[in-house]
Amino acid sequence: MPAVLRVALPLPLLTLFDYLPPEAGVAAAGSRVRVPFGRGEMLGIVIDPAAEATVGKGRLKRTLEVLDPAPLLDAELLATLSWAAEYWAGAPGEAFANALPLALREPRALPATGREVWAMTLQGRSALDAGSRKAGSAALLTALADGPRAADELQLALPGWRAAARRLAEAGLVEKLDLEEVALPASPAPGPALSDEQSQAVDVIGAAFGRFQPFVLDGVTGSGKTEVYLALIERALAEGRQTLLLVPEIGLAPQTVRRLRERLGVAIEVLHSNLAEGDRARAWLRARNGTAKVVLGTRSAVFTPLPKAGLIIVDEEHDPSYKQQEGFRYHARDLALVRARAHGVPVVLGSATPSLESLANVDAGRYERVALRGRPGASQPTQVRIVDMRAQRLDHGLSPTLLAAVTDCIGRGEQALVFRNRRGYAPVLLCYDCGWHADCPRCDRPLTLHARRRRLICHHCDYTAHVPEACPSCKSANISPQGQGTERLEEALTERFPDTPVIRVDRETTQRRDAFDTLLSSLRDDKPAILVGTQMLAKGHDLPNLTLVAIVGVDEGLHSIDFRASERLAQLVVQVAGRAGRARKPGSVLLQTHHPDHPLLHTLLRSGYGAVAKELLAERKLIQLPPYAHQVLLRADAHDRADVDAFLIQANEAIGDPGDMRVAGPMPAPMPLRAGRHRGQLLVEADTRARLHAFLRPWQYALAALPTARKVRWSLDVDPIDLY
DNA sequence: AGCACGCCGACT
DNA sequence: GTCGGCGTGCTC
Repeated sequence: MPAVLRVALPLPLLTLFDYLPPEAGVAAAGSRVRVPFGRGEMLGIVIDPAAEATVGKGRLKRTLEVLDPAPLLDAELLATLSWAAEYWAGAPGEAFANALPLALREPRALPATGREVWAMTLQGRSALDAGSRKAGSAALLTALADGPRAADELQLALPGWRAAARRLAEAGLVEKLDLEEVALPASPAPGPALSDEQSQAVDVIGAAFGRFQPFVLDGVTGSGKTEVYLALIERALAEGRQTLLLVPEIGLAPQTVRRLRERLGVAIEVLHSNLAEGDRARAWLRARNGTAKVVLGTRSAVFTPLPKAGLIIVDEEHDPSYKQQEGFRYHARDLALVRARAHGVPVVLGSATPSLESLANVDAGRYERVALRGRPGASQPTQVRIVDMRAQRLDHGLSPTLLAAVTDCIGRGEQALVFRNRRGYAPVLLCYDCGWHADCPRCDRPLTLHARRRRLICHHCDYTAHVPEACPSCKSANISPQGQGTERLEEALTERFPDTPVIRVDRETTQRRDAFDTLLSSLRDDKPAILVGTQMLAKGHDLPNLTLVAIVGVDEGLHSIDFRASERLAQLVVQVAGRAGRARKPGSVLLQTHHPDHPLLHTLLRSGYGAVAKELLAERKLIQLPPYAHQVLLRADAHDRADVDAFLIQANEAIGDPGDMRVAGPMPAPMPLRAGRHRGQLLVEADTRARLHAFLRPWQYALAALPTARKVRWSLDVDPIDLY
């Protein structure tokens, strides 16, 4: 049997493909190769450069070209990706494709990794000295006076600088360069002195440099986790080592990047979904060749090569956006752990509200907990009060107590935040005469009324309808919106507080790129204002003059069927409450609810998140749920309900005797109809990870072979975090 | 996934 | 008599 290249191709197939070695060039494990596939061509990653062919010689085709003489993926990434594909029951080729920036999945040689840098010419210097240029041009010349600066740094410091750069370049005053490493003009800005607690945290984690050790950095909001990260990154830099810093999707504000750049005095590579693909690829390659010392990014940045890894940090580690929810369903936090172990470096999981998974790992002695309890600079602890809605007359869902608190707050010249996790005007449009309500025909769920856009919109599938004049069922004109969304609260508050700006922050008002930042920076001048918004407001963003947080309508989370709803609710309340009183002024939080006696709220308010987490963990242990059990969820959807049912019944039969595993279903998904497709699922649970994984692959092959599998869309979700 | 091959209905 | 529907099988 001839030696062949075993190649992973970007297909949702569990198989790898064998190819004869190329006519020219030598491929190594981790190299990209161009290969014939079917009647076309594809780009693949060499997994094994000297494998024994598994198919007959007649079927083997020859590798067309080796694109990377030196491997693009190093041994660590290759091993980690193979492990990840196995763990999350993914197709190996898809796992590998996920790890590469899009631009590197094209059959082209690697782009140069230099950065776009702008420098001032001699004439530019004279022009600056002469003061002959004005406005934007003068600002750009001033910015370049101390030396060349990278384009992305200029973008942060001088938005709109490109127009000036073009003008000045034409006049020969500035020039564009391509540099491998950029010396930064300013020396790093010193940060505030660390508190005793912070420096202790830095010492404890710093002592683990050079070996694998997970830490849970459990720091209340405002305790200064970021300062601890910065001090640790400085240490890693001093040792010439790379740091990978992961943040949740929404946390990556330009504000964060600017702070890191100013403080660390090295180029920060930023990897996020809005980045142009070419830039993304270059940043990735700079990490691979070791010139990038600090890599900051969202979920997919966990695949960045780190040849000189020193430290990995996962900020807000409880955040669900770390789990990919389609295709290859990996969890970036868990992958960060695996990579830290492979590199023998510490990994820091930071959060004010750590996930129950991580806390269970602390209990089991696998992770070390480092707590930050103080709030440097905050004079008083935040006061939290429950407002019983049942006893009060509501004005558009807002209680007199809440309105009085807002009045006081803006009267003191401070800012208030009204949090409601529902966008739109009202979640239901109801006929008072016959009980009809507007439903999405494709999802069987109520449509949300968007008053300003005069539309009914489905938040699950974006189906849109006109608002009827009269009830379509009984012709009554007595139809009216039920419940409140952020749009309605904005309207009610604007009417009530006509002299105070009311700023709404939700997906609708932040669609434009940078809109979120613009809205928030309008609040940074500390004038009184009322902020109304959703989830988006729950994290990041210091607003020093924000002293009141009013949480409206989180009651849905108290009675959800999803066993994770309680954990989510507690995290959300703590995160939102943490927006209040971050600076010297004391903050207060109002929690408006119909269930003032709910045990979860009581524990949370009386004893804090830690106590809630402890209770929830005890509960999970008792009824054998994650993290004390391990789950895989088989989802299926199709146009016809019958196809889904038939497939899931066969899938269930394919399990055979589940032995000590538990099987729930087949059952309808919590949303049995979505965007016109019927959905069902089957949940398999085992007490140990090994047990689950021993079962998983054979089952997956069996599922793929089922005749009914072709009539449905199906997927396996290992360690699902959402059951819908 | 993408693409071929293959066997049954309404059309120039 | 053909164009095209999507069921089935394969891709090294």
